[in-house]
Amino acid sequence: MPQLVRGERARRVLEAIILEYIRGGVPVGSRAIAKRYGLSVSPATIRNVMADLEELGLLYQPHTSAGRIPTELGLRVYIDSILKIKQLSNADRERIRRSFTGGVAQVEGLLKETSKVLSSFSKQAGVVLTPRLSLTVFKRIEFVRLRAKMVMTILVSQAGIVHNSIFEVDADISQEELDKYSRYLNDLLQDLTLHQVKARLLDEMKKEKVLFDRLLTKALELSQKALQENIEDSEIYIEGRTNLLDNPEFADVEQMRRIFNAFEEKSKIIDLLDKSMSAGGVNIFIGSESELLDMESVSFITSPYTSGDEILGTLGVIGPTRMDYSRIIPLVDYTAKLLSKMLGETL
Amino acid sequence: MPQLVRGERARRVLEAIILEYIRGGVPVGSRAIAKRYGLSVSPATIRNVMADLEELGLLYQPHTSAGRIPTELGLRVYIDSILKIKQLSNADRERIRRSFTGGVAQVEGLLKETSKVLSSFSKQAGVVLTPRLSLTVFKRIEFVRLRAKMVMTILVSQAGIVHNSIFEVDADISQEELDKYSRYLNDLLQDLTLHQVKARLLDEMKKEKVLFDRLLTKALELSQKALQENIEDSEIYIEGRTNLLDNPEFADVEQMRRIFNAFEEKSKIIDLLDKSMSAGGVNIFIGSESELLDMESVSFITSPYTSGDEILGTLGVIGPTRMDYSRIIPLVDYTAKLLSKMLGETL
DNA sequence: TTTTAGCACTCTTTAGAAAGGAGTGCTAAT
DNA sequence: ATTAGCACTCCTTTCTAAAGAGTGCTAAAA
Repeated sequence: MPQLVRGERARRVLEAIILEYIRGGVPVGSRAIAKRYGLSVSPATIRNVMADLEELGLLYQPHTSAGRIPTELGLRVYIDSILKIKQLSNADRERIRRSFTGGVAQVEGLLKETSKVLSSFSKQAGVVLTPRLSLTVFKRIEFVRLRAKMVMTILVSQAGIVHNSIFEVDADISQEELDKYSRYLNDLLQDLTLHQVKARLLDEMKKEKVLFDRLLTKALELSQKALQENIEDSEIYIEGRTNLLDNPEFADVEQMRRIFNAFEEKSKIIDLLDKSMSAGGVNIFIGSESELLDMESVSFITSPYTSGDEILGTLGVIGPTRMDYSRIIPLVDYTAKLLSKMLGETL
Repeated sequence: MPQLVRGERARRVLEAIILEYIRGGVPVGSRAIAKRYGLSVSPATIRNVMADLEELGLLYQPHTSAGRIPTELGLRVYIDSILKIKQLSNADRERIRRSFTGGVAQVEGLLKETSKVLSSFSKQAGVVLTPRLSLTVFKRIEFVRLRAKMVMTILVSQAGIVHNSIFEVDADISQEELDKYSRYLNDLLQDLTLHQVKARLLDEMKKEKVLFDRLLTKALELSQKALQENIEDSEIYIEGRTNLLDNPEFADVEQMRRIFNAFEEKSKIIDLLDKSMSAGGVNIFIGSESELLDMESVSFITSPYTSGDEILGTLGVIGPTRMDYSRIIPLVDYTAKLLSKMLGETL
């Protein structure tokens, strides 16, 4: 929509209002714009421009004698066709890199830390969607006999993600026998994605030689069970929730409750992050665009992260619609790349 | 302190005030007590008793013309020597039991679900402290070669708790060799607590035969590393945070922010739960008793849970000091026992 | 034709005053 | 020892008035 806002001046005014609004969080008036931004026109002129912008649906006036605040559409236009996204400075990158303490020796811990980094640099809430197991590459399976008839299955993926589940089985199985199962399966399933693994197991079970081999049947059954369990599910790590409390627009308790409820339910946020996983690069959802009903005034800035070639999950920042996009977009972008690198190399 | 409150009537009045305060959350006056509780005395008499109780430090008057609210000491006396804790009814137990969906096949998931159950039945926040690894009994160790020089260690405890960590090693080690390590270690360490495992490894490394066996040395080193990592740490699962928002005393944003900050930091809450782990049975921390500074007006009701003979962790409810102790104490007690049973039997 | 100064007008925010209410403490009578 | 009665205190609510911010419009200036 490059032509939606005609005229250089209109664009400058829109930008000025948004910047000012992001800074202060209160409706901004014509005087402030005329004074603080070098437009060298009078407030009256600004007011005329503002009236035009309001007619276009880009600005909104809480009441007759108030200044303007940008609408969601206004922010969208600003982000799409006015804001030019700068790269993060080297100093900033360095600081982000260093804020990973590096002592983390688990994928889970690394993701949690990433979420913390996002929140502390954005001063908003950071969020990381954990990899969906089904997308990861199979590395290893182990069975452990916990006690009579209770067996634990442990799945390890290429990227170092571990998943375990516990089952009751009909008849007791010795640890020695379980070890045989896992040796057989580890050979069979090498280098497949878990998605493919699932299919492979089904195929395998149909084969004749398997039908007559109790051992193999048992092994396949067990691993099937393990895979049925939530390999399609993801978790999210949300850090820095309380940062949101510092935003004046959430001072009112009712607003707050809604947001924190969404944080507790998680499923809606997971869906949103999930959706933005396939679309590459940085995604921005402004207010009601996220379709998390009753969550207008909240924006998401997200980006997928990868390990090697596979897209694993999404990370991002959750904040008020009036957050500092120009700072946070590059932050999210860089953090996603950094995490991808760490997952690919270090782990 | 059974004699602190002399006289049956004084005790009855204290109880009435506390019950009324728990219900309404506002200071309670003499009239309300005289009317609603069958004390068959006039408000004036009640007022005299109230004045006495205030002198004892059990009640407190926000301002001259307000009713009384109980002090922390008042609540303490009530809980210790007035409240008689009823068992949960069979119907309630049944409902709690049934609210575990049962589909959970992981310890982690079970604990999280327990936290949810606690929160939903108490209408406050539920919390579960995860087992400290060092207290659990060793069951199995596995090594997985993720890629050149990167090795993952997986520890499994008797109760079904899994812990993994990833290391870089000096020289590449083949999976076959790693398997040898784990076979050796699994034999060596059977049935020790991880605490003992640590000591055992040190002992073992000093033995002569080990010194000259590169394989064993390597194995011991690796497992050492795995054990150094946070086996003393715990996590907590807090669910139902937003329930706290419904309590009128937290309506003010500043209060709220403090509590949610504590939820984010976690360390203080972990310390508190940790402390109450050793003391058996239900523990109650009223307001500043918890020594979580700046958290007056918040109470904790906790109880340890076990698996077999070992105490694993603590669970509990976090709510305002004026929560319904008579309902929540038995709830926490029963839930702890139920979880212990599930951890001992089902898993 | 575009820009600007001027001004009346609208609506919100803040402060203060007044009224109402809840609950007490005390005194004197039961 | 208990209770009715009453003056008193302090909070809460409501109302009004004043102040302030910012607009839209008109008419003059560029």
